[in-house]
Amino acid sequence: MNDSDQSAARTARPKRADAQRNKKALLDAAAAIFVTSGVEAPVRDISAKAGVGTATIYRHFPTRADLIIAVFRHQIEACAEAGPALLTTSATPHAALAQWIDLFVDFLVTKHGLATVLQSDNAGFDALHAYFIDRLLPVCTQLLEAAAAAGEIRPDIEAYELMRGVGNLCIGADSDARYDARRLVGLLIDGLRQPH
Amino acid sequence: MNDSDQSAARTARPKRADAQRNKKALLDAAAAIFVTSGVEAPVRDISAKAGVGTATIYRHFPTRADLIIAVFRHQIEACAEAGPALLTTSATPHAALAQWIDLFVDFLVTKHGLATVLQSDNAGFDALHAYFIDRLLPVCTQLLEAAAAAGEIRPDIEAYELMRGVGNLCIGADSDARYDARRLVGLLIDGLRQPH
DNA sequence: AGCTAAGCGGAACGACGTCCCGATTTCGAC
DNA sequence: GTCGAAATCGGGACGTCGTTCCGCTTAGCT
Repeated sequence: MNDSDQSAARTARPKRADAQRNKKALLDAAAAIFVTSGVEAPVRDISAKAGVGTATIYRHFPTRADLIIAVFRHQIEACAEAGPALLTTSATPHAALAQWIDLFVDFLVTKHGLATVLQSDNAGFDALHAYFIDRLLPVCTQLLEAAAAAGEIRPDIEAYELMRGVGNLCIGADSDARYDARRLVGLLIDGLRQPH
Repeated sequence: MNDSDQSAARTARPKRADAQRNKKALLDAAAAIFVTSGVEAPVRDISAKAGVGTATIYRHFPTRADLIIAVFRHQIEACAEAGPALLTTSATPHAALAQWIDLFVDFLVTKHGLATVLQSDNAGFDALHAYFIDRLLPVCTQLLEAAAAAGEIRPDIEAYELMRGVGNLCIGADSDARYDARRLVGLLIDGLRQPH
């Protein structure tokens, strides 16, 4: 409902009303199903809940990644925007980094199965991977560089590697009471500190 | 070839010769396929390579976990036995822990897809999870307790959580040149150090 | 050699992702 | 209002995979 329906309308004919309705129904259905059954729920479940045929889901969201991105876009954007903000409000860059990573972890662990799918080398999820990288990697890089410039952390760690590691640590964090991803991520961020 | 064929022979009739042959063929085929296609390779690929029917694989290995365990049992045992040994040969318990974790990581990252499947909450892999816990958790606990007793690390970390975290960090470590699981695991072990 | 049951192979089934195609609906033009 | 082209739809069809079933084969004992 943001770019494709408005900016595209200037160059091409707008989508038909029923198509827009179906797209929204699919987004709502997917959001609901994702909460109960995780992001890997069968396509048929989602299309059934939305009251449309299975092909309709592919028409609006060619890959499952597109659907997942559409459902979570707002939250990912919020996370991206929180990065620079934290840098100005926190006592030190390392504190800002830690808080931002916390936000990221919170997002991942509350979305059933999202962390799993994010690391999957399944080709169908390439777009999801790419979107996260596009949107969050620059933010993480900025925080990391600020902390490195302040001499708080060792400078030899790449943002990509850190984010991937954090994402990995979040896998299965729901569904296992004995495993607290937040604590391990905290350890990892601690380990980042410059030994001085 | 270890217990089920000998100790079981005392109480029950030994397996037929062709059954033993097929079991070995399946193990060899699985080992080969796991290297090329990962541990999640289709059942049919494995049975085809072994020259047997698909049902035969289920007869010998009721779940995929059983097959994976059988293929890697020797290496897992070796890893388990290395723990106490490292404790006596290393300078400090923390060094022993770090070296042992290194062995564990090496094992995981060189077995295509094993780390992924190890964390999967898929019911079919319960036995694999259980086997790792059974065999390696006590070893890790011993190392962790020795390091904690020496005051080298914070005492509030569970072996289960650590192993799970390390396993998670190893996911997808092959197939991504920009991601070095070893380095992140090293960071995590560093973060474990007691702040003194 | 003959018997018996352990063991076998591959067809069959269900779940799933994906694609195709005839039917339906929308909406601008008149 | 109504009409027709184009957009869109629905659900059935197909391929893949895990798993199970069942009639046949064969090892191993007598």
